[in-house]
Amino acid sequence: MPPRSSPHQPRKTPQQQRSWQTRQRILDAAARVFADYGHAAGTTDRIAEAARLSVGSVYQYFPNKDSILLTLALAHIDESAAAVRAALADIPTPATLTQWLPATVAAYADLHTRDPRLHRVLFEESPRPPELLARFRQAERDAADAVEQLLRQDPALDLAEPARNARVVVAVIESLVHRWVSQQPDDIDTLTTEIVDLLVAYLSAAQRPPRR
Amino acid sequence: MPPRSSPHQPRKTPQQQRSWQTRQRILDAAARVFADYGHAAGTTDRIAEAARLSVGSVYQYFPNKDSILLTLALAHIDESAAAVRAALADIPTPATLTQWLPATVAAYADLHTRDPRLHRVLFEESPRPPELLARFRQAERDAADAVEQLLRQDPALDLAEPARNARVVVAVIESLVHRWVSQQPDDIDTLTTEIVDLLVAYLSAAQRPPRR
DNA sequence: CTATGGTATGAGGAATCCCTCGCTTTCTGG
DNA sequence: CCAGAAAGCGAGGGATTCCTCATACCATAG
Repeated sequence: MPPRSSPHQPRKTPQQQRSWQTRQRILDAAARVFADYGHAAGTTDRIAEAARLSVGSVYQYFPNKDSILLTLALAHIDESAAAVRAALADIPTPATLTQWLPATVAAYADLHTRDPRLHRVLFEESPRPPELLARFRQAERDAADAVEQLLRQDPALDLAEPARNARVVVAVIESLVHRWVSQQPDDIDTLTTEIVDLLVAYLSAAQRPPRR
Repeated sequence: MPPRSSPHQPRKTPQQQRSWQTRQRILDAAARVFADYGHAAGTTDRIAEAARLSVGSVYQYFPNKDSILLTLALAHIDESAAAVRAALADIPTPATLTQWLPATVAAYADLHTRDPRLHRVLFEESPRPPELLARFRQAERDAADAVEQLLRQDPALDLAEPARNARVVVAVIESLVHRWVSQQPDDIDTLTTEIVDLLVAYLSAAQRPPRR
């Protein structure tokens, strides 16, 4: 397994629309193959076969194997952000903790439940190029900013350091959902409840000293 | 990379004590190599070279590459448990939350700070055989049991479901430390403080309704 | 219909990798 | 010092993998 050519850049820019479909076929096939075989055994040959194409065709759309992984991973990050945004869109503003927190956690958890094996391959087993890590952190910063806004909007909350608290909230949701994905002990509702309880307690305790 | 012989069982039982040292040399070398090159590029040839041995010798002590990984991973789990036990040993019983919680978190986090790259290779990048997962869960159950005892001992706490709370505590420590290991944003003290704050708030809120 | 260029093919080159096995060196007990 | 056993050696077999490239198909514009 020698050459490993230039980084992420489609080898061919689509001209006919057949091309766009083919690209999608490859990505869908790759997702299935990686989920089933893992990073190492997720061969480009196998991907081509699953997409009913020849290897050569695959390499007309992606410069190398890693770029397929990267594309898949970036797409997942975007989907996550979109899913959470969609969940929040259904909630009236200003929202209270008990409104938006369960909805957000549930949406995020649900998204990660779909294909845990693929998720593990994309974000744990495979090498994570700087570009992916950067996008990941950016997504987290965005999430933290959004959470901070929600925290500030809540009239029942009076936090001394909403920015820091928001980062903790995001970190907790993120890492507990991931942990749950890689080893499902309980059902998803239990998980959601536990995360919500944890964060509600945390945020309540983090308030400015009230009266007294 | 074809054959992948039988599972984890030393090919040769040590007779001379030179042998014991060699085995250690291999494990030490493997740890360095895996940390530096990752799972895929962490070649058995490279491990042999780092241990100043020939591949043949390596295969006299381990039946295959994966068994080296497994040995390293199991050792790490044992070390973790031992480190936490050691940290708790320094604390008088019965201990209050603010005594044992920071010490435990700090000990656990410290252990994982040593070699984050190796840790990632062992527990994320590499395939995790059922045996490893089983031991991992067992270690977590043990930890949860220990935490439950501590929670029950604390005179200031009166929890309705100490067992469940203990599992949450372990899960939070576990996953937040791991998250931190794979992307160090802040320093370790900040992390420890935040986890402790989080859990203290959680446990306070989880108490039986006190007086009123 | 034909020319142009986008799209698809798949055998095979080059690079590794895991592990074996016949052999040598080193140790130990008598 | 010697014989047998333990420990160590390392070239190479067999298996895979990633990716290229010369070739062929096919869609559309003119």
